[in-house]
Amino acid sequence: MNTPNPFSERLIRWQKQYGRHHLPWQVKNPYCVWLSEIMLQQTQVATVLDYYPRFLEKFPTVQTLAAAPQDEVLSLWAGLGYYSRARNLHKAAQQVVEQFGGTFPSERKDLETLCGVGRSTAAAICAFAFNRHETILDGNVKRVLCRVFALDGNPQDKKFENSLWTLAESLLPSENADMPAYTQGLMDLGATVCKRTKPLCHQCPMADICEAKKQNRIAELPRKKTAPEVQTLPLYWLIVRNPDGEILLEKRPAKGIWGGLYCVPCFEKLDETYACAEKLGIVSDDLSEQPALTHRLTHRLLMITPFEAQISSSDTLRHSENASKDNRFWVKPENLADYGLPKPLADYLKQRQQALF
DNA sequence: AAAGCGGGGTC
DNA sequence: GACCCAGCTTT
Repeated sequence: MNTPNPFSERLIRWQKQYGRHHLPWQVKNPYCVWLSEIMLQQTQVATVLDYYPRFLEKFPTVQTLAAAPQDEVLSLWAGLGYYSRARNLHKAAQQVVEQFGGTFPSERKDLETLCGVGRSTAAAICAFAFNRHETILDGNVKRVLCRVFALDGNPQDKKFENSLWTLAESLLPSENADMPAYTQGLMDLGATVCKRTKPLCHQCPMADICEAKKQNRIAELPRKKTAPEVQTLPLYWLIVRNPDGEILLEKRPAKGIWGGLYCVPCFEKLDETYACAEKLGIVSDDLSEQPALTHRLTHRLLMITPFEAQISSSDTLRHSENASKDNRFWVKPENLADYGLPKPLADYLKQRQQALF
């Protein structure tokens, strides 16, 4: 193809014929586009398909989301990970209502002032909802560009990243009306054809202009990131029941692992765990240590040891006062679903349901 | 520039 | 087990 921009011409044509057209967030409503883009940050499409409809049903507009309590937002986000996304989403909804009169702005720079919206997400909203001339640059796009143009820079290098932005901008189609299909095409090509492993080059619209293919370097591009060292972090859970069969929960601090979610009392050190139990009237002999479980995050390997205990009825009142002083409270097992719990805790409680409740 | 932040899929 | 995914924020 001898057009000035064979890349965008091919991509748009390919997307219209072979791309994805029935994803639930392929709509013009900027609220829907924004919500999907936030959910899709570092999260695969198949996972988001589970969460997106539930979320949209509960919060159909930016106004309903802005007016909701944070706990309800986090509860619908539980299990999706990267919980700062949910906190930022909630804040951003309030920003849209308070600073933009409840209407999403269409300028990329305005969108970037919203919490949790960086350049790529802002560009995606611009392109899909407003046909604006802005480029995304996510993992899919980086992979496609590194291969088609045989770029072997270090993906973690800021200067290389900047050059990818510039290249991506230079490839945009000239017609604004083409922006949605073009942007979707970037994502679709990376997700379904130019895959990380075993790319389907025989189906690729770029096959005959792809430099990596020409140089037989598909497998080595893009360059791998250096893996972060994963440290092991011991954690101890105190799973305490009172005579009513309720379980003790607390809200986690806003920052850090599982920020803003609800959890059983959780400690990094054993003596802190015993000290907390003691305040609740539980001596160490009455703590039932359970087999440890591991849970892997990107940067940590959690080794979690659950301790289960029962509070005697004679002491319940006094120890409940102690609990509420520490911002802890009792929850009936059937109401646990109302709280955003870390995935491993939700899994553990489900598995121990019969023994505990 | 580097670190922090989950959970799941794939091979 | 290694690597990555429709990245952003904080330090």
